[in-house]
Amino acid sequence: MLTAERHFIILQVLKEQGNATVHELSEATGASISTIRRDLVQLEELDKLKRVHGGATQYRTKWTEPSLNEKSSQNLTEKTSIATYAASLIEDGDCIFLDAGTTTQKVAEQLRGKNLIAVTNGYQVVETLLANGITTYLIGGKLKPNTGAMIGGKALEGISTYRFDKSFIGINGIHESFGYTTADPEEAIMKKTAIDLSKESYIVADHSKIGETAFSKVAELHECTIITSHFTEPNLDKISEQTTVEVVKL
Amino acid sequence: MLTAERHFIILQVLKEQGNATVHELSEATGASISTIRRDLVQLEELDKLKRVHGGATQYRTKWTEPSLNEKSSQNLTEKTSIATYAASLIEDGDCIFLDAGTTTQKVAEQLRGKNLIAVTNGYQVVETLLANGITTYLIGGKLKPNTGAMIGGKALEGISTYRFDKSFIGINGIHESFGYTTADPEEAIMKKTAIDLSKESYIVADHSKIGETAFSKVAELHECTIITSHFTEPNLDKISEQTTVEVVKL
DNA sequence: CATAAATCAATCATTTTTGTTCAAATAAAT
DNA sequence: ATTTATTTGAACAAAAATGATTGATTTATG
Repeated sequence: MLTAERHFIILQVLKEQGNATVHELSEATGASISTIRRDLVQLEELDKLKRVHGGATQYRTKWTEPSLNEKSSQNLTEKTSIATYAASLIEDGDCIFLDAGTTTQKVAEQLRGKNLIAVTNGYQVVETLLANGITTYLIGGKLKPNTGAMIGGKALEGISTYRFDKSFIGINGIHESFGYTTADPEEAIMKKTAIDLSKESYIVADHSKIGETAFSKVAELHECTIITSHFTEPNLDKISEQTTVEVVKL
Repeated sequence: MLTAERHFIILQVLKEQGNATVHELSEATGASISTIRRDLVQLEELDKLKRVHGGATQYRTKWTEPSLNEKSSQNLTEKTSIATYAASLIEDGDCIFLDAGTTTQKVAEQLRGKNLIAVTNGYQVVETLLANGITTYLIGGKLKPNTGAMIGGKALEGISTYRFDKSFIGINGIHESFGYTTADPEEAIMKKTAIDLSKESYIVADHSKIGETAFSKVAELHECTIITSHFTEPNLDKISEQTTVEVVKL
């Protein structure tokens, strides 16, 4: 195992959980406690993390901070599974839109080596895309501080100059009669626009979003294909009558 | 097996997985460890990869890990001084443009609590701006992978919809007869446009840039005010005949 | 506050990787 | 065919990284 690889894993774990014990990291990397400790010292030198008694935590900016929901590894594997399936849909030469959000960021992680053009309005997604060597376009506009998403008139104007083969949209609620909904009206408009500009649109959402509703309507169910997991959700039947639902295994 | 062929395979593997051990590469190419090692040395000379203990990694980690560069940089205090002075020029309610780059990022760090609107084409600068609670607009466009700067037609279009009170531009060369120059022609156009859109433009550059020239012309000396340090630079006299030069103390 | 448990920094022996040298193998030139 | 470069693989000592151990330090618990 390469040192750089270990460092990457450590930072990855930290990004996902927010903090980690030396033992956890030792197990995750297969390296000894001593080595992990040395790694943590090095990474702290580089301001990549903060060392605490027993392990390390990440310096978190507002939107990096994982919610309680995201911290559970159950949820994490679910998102990864969904993202892996979503990425498998992308073909060579595709021009795709990746919405801002943690699930779509997971999709970006799965794109390494693929030949495609990605457009995103999510500031965090950019980092992942570039790190994986993807040709990346960012939509301009006003930045929403807490989520790092581009919103507002400029952003709408910006996205309208593109056309997409496929778009991958994150969402807060999927409801049989209210359709797709999200919290912020400005973000809702962006999502809706992206869907309209795409040949095919996919909603990537973990099972907790099914049956929920949020403040702002984005689109009707039939406008997108849903990629999710857990088909035991009671409401999924009525939803799958209205649109295609791809259920991935965990 | 041809040498060029091996090099291609090595870079291919690196592109796919981001890093590789010497053993992996030996296996992938069929060549011996010694040969791989020699290959890696050569490829590193050409800036095609970064050699690490045990193997090699991609070279694009450069801007993903700015903390590494900044820490090792001797010009750190110089840049901070320059940035502090630059930030002091900004008044309440100003609308400013911050170029992509490490020095301008330092400027962003000095803006905490100020009441202003910031526009930037630098992806890394965004994080700093948001962390300091600044209303931030990002210009859209294609992302240049190694610097994280927005370039291209879309970016030009994007920046042209703004007007700035002050702009702060990073630069590679300041020369008495060649003016301001930078490496990438696309970035040069962006900088020039920003300058044209601003009431006042400031070049923020440490002393190492004075007397240097790079590939692409950005603007004439008189178009901007220079903020730098070390007025002992021999070429500074002739430069200061043509434009205002603010020399900050360290 | 005192004790026990856990974690830490420092050190050392071991393993792995590296740079270098040298001879064999291969390619190019006469 | 013979000589001359160039490349390759192997050998080996020096350097770096690793894992285990120890005593000191910190944190938790009664």
